[in-house]
Amino acid sequence: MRIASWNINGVRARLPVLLAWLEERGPDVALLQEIKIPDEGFPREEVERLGYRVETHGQKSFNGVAILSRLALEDVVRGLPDAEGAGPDGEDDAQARWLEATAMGGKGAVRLCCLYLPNGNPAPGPKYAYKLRWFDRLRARAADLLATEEPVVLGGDWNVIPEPRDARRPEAWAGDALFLPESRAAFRRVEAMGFYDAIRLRRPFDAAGPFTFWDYQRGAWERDDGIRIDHHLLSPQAADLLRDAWVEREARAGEKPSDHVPVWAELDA
DNA sequence: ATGGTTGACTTTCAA
Repeated sequence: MRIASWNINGVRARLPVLLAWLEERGPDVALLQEIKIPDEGFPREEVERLGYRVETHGQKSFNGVAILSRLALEDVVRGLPDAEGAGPDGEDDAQARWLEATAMGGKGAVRLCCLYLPNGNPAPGPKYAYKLRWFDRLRARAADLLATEEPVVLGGDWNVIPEPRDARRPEAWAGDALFLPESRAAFRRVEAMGFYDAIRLRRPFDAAGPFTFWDYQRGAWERDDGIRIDHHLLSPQAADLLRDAWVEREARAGEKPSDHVPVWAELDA
C-alpha cells in the first residue's frame, strides 16, 4: 500500500496539478490537507473519474482534509473524536483538521489518520496555545489507536520541524511556532508513545533534509531554503510493514506548485 | 528591520 500525504494549499487552485499527479503517480491512498473548501464544493467527480473514492472533512476558506483511495475505505470519522470537540465554545469543531478511515489493502487493513496540525503563529499567543492544546487531543486519540495494536498511520502536515537538520537555516526559525521547544517536545512525545517517523526509519543518518516545504517568498525554492514539516508517524505494527519512505521533491518545481510536496510511505499491506 | 508570495475572498487574514 503506497500512501502519500500532501498539503495541496487549496483544491480549487491545485485541481489540474492534483489530477495529473493522481494519474502519473497513482498512490493507493492520498491524504490531503488544506483543501480550503466545504465538503459540497470538493471536485468529487473529477477525482472519482480517476478511480478514487473520496472522503472529505472540509470547511470554507481555511483548513480542510480529505482522503482519496483506490482501496475500499471503512469506518470514516470526521474530526478528533473527543470531548473538547463538542465543547461549549465550538472552537475546535469549527476547524476541520482531522479525518480517519481504514483502508483495506490486499494483505491487510491500515488505519489512516489525515491531520493538519495548527500552525500556531504568532507565538506566544492564543494561536500557539491552540496548537499545543490540539497536540494534547491528538495524543489522547493516538493512545487509543495504539492500544488497538493495528497498523496505524498518522500522516499529514504536522507544522513541526523536529530537529535542526530538518531546516536549511534552523537559526531563522528559532522563534517560530514550528520550531519552538514546546512544539518539538510535543512531537517527541508522540514518538515516545511508540510512533515512528517513517523518513527517519529509512534515512536515520541524513545530515540535512529531506525538506517538504519551501515558502513562496524570497526565492526559498531556488535557494533550497526548505523545512521538513510533513510526516508519516507509524504505529509499531505499521512500522513493521514499512518498505520505503521518501519525499517527492520534484513536485515543487512544476507549474503552479503547492508550497508543500507529497511525502510517501509504502507498507506491505 | 523590511519585504517578499500565494489562496480565498474581499480588503484582509492565514500561511
